[in-house]
Amino acid sequence: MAKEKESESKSERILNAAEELFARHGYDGVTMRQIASRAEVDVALANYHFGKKEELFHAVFNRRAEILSATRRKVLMESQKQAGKGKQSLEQIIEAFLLPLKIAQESQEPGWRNYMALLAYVLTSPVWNEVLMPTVFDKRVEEFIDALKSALPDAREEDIHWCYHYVSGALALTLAQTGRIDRLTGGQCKSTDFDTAYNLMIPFVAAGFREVCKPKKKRK
Amino acid sequence: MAKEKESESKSERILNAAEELFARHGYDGVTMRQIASRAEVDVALANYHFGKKEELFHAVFNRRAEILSATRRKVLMESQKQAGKGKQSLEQIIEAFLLPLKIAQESQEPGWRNYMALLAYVLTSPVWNEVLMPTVFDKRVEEFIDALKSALPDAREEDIHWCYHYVSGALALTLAQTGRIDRLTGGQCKSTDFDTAYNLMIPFVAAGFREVCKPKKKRK
DNA sequence: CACTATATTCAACAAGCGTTGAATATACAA
DNA sequence: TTGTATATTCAACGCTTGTTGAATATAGTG
Repeated sequence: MAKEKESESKSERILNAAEELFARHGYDGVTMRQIASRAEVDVALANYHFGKKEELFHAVFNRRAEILSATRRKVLMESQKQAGKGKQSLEQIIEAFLLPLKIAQESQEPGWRNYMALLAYVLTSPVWNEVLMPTVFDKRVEEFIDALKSALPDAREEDIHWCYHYVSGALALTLAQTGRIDRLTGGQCKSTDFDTAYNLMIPFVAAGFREVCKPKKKRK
Repeated sequence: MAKEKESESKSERILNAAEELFARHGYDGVTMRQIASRAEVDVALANYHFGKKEELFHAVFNRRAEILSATRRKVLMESQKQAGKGKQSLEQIIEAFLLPLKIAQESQEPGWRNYMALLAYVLTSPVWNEVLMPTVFDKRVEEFIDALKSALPDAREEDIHWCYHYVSGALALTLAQTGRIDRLTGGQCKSTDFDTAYNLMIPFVAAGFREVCKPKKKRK
């Protein structure tokens, strides 16, 4: 047993164990000893490599955040190039934003699955959202909002932001993999089925954007 | 000072303090001593009234869950009556589902605001969702899914469930009041502005439902 | 008043927490 | 080999945690 564990360095094992546990139980629901135990490592080693518990949490979050952010940037750029002079379609922009779902679906690594749930935790936490989201993700969000403005030139800026907020929420609950949709449908739909979640979410939110951001008659 | 505190019983103060703290920091991020301190009450009193910490958490969650669930049932029923023989509109059904936003907006009580964030926490937590959501809320959800089926008779059941999932996510992030939309818009949009969140969300998700659930040509 | 049930306080328990400094093992260069 | 930096273990620290049982206060009843 523990074949795969051998192929990873101990510090990687710590990050992976922490990722899995933080994703499920949140920052305060996990102890350093639980992390060390799951990583099959001494308790003091996590402190040695990453410093305090909070710094370990940052390290876990940032590790894949930077990968994700860089990929998002690349995908949006390519989509813009591909569209050439013509406007990008709403669907193309949204596809790029929903990239986390595609990454989690295509990579078989359970690490990415765990990270998706961790991302959902940070997104929905009043405490951690403020601390962790701005540093890495805010620039990408601005780029996406700009792309949306170009695709919806007549829209009010606030409407776009609120729609973006709804998309972000739908995405977050999907990433969280709470298993609720499985329970409600008796297993017919699966929380882990990012593929379907992705394919249906694109037309859903595209239609929402078009409805809310369409030119209005009057608004008092 | 502490004028209002006097008008509440100590056990109410404990529930309110726990509600506020659990909503912001999660179950594990709050200690019994913090709750007691905020409620201006002895540490042992919370145990005396509510039992173990986990039982206190359940008490906090269930207190308003039952009110909310009952109101939801009533609103949906009335909306069905009002529609009479004709089908309910999608918008009417969604309005009823988004009731938590209206309650939080109309009641000035900060307690309801805190509870909204607690609800978001439970909705997005893989651990608590399974424990707390089924007992009170599942029956209401089934009723709503049924209403949606009537309004969208040609839709595939799975599509409806996935769309419901997106709505649930958008709602959850709104309830969470993370302050992210405030930061992204420089204060132009406000997390606490449930009124706008509600008014824009209805057309947004109604359009999404119609798009995803419209009769398809073919699907391989 | 006395009696009783409920409410509240107090002090303390054992267990678990994050973190650290010193001791030891390992890897690699000279 | 010896020397040195890095990696890992060990034992322990002071502190906080949830919870409890006994002591005390309060309220209501006869």
